[in-house]
Amino acid sequence: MASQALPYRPHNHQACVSQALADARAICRAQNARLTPTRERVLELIWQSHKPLGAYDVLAELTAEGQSAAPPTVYRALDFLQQHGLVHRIASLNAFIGCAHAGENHTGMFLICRSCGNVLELKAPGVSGAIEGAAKAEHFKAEDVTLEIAGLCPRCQAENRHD
Amino acid sequence: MASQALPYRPHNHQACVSQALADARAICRAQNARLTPTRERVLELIWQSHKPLGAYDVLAELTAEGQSAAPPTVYRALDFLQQHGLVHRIASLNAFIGCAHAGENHTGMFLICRSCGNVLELKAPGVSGAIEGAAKAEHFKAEDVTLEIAGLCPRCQAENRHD
DNA sequence: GGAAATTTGATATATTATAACATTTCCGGA
DNA sequence: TCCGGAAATGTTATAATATATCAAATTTCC
Repeated sequence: MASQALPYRPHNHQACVSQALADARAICRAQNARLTPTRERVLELIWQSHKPLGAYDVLAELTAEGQSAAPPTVYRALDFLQQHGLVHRIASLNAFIGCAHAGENHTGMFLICRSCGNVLELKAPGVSGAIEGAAKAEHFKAEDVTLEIAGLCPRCQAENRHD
Repeated sequence: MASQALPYRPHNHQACVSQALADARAICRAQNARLTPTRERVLELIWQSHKPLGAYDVLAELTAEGQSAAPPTVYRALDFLQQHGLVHRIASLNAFIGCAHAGENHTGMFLICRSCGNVLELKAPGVSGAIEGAAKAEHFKAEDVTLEIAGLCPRCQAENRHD
């Protein structure tokens, strides 16, 4: 049997978080970017699960922790994290998720389960190639690709099967 | 030279609109759906150009015409049109555009020019196939694909070249 | 140590979308 | 034809997402 992707099975999620934070620190150091406490905390909150988090969810967590925070606080941190390839925005959900391939040059492809809400980010070079080819055929210069697939993850398919 | 796609060159746009409306009437008749005056008018407004239109832009046009309209008026009409495959929502822009392949079973792929704002909808079966393959490899049941490419259309590339 | 650049704080407001409930219109069957 | 239910529309209010603006603090670097 093929191994299931991380979001779809129990795993030591704290390890995901630690890895993401370590990667973020390394990437910011390499890029001479300042991963300030708020930015780092927002990244950590985003990584609390494999489900995308809304900006106002992040805001609520920050204020619950006693930080004085307003919407711009969160959006600024998210902008920074996006610009450095540490989080992605899921346009179809108006929400944000930690980048699973930070530092690697890639076009994100997101599999979004409409039942459990988990999101898997794939690299899928074949898909990227096909997209670039199609754009090129129209003489279109592609700069940014939004590719989001909504559906059912393996786990939720299995559960629904014996309802 | 390859012929340019419609949105990128001058054309008799009224023909686009007429065709879209005629198609819509036929499709609704076939599906026993009611293309009411407001719904038809919203579709026509959406088709005024090949640039996506925001819901509140549509609303403004309706009120300018003297129609008593509120946000739900527009969103309901747009929901109806989406459900019958007559318009698409562009998630990355929070805006709506007329479907260029109404009635045909397809996964939309949108080329969005960040300079002129025009959008070209492609069918790109190769891309769809690659996406389905990638999803299948993860045992993911794909139901809805959002594929939006931002970049520069042929015309805007040419214009910017001799700035 | 101090000027410039970056980051943060704080308030206000813009933009996009939906909830809830009353009213009207449409359409098929008695 | 008219009536009853379904579908569509009107209306008001509000939720959810995102940005503008300007002041204050912090960091960087010479």
